[in-house]
Amino acid sequence: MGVRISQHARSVLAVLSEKRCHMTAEDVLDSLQGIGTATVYRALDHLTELGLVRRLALGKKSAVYEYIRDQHMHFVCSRCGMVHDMPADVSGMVRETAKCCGHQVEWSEVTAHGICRDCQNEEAPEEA
Amino acid sequence: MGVRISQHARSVLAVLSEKRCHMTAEDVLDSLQGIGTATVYRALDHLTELGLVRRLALGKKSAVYEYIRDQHMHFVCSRCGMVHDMPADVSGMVRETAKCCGHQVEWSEVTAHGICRDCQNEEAPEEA
DNA sequence: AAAATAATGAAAATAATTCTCAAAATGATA
DNA sequence: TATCATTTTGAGAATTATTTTCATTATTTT
Repeated sequence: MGVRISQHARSVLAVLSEKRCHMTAEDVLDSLQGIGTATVYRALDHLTELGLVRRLALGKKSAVYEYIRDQHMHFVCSRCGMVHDMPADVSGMVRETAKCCGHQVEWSEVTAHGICRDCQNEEAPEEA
Repeated sequence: MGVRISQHARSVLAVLSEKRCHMTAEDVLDSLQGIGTATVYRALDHLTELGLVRRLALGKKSAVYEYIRDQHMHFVCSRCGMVHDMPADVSGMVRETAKCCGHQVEWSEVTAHGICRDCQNEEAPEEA
């Protein structure tokens, strides 16, 4: 049988997959013409349930979604708000820790907050 | 001079500190009588800025706050929604990874999602 | 005590997300 | 293909969490 994914949901998936970045529902909506708000939210929900997309809680007002590719952590700049990916995989370590507590991990997310490289450079433009 | 913390903000801090758990603004509101909604939000903001409290993004609709104590990660059950603390400190590792990317970490959070111990036990009540 | 400053609460305003429901699209059946 | 059933859609209403406004009250300073 397999799972059915509607045309619009496929478009949403395509956008997330192509842009290779973190997008809010609104970002997706802006990238697709002629598709309703509710449909985008429904598609994102559906894709998340299917495990094709991940809904991240990065501490922003709105949720952000990303196409599931490799494992990485996120860095959110407290100054400019940019989100950067950082290559590193702690999922094994997290899974182990959880196992010790008796919990079974499906997926995990690591988010670091601080000042990103660009903002640091702006702070100290050039030294004397 | 020092920093000024209002009476109400101190009450909010006390609740978070005493309950030793993750609370939404509404939870805090319910724990304190005769204090307005806006005041609680303002207190939580203020305490967060002062670094006494942390605003966590656990993927729930509302933000949750916790009194900053030791370093630990969070486990959010996808079934019952309970949040469990797990002792483990990956902050050094996260800081190093970020440094390699040029970013400066202020704090980091690790959240695991899956089925918690209690829900697993409910699934398999007792074996034959 | 008078003046200046900061904190408060009630209610309105915002913003993100979800819900409702009738219409359109799709798929299955005869 | 015509018919019936199921799913998906979008417009807008409804919800929910959070923020803002603003007049009042409390606190500190002078």
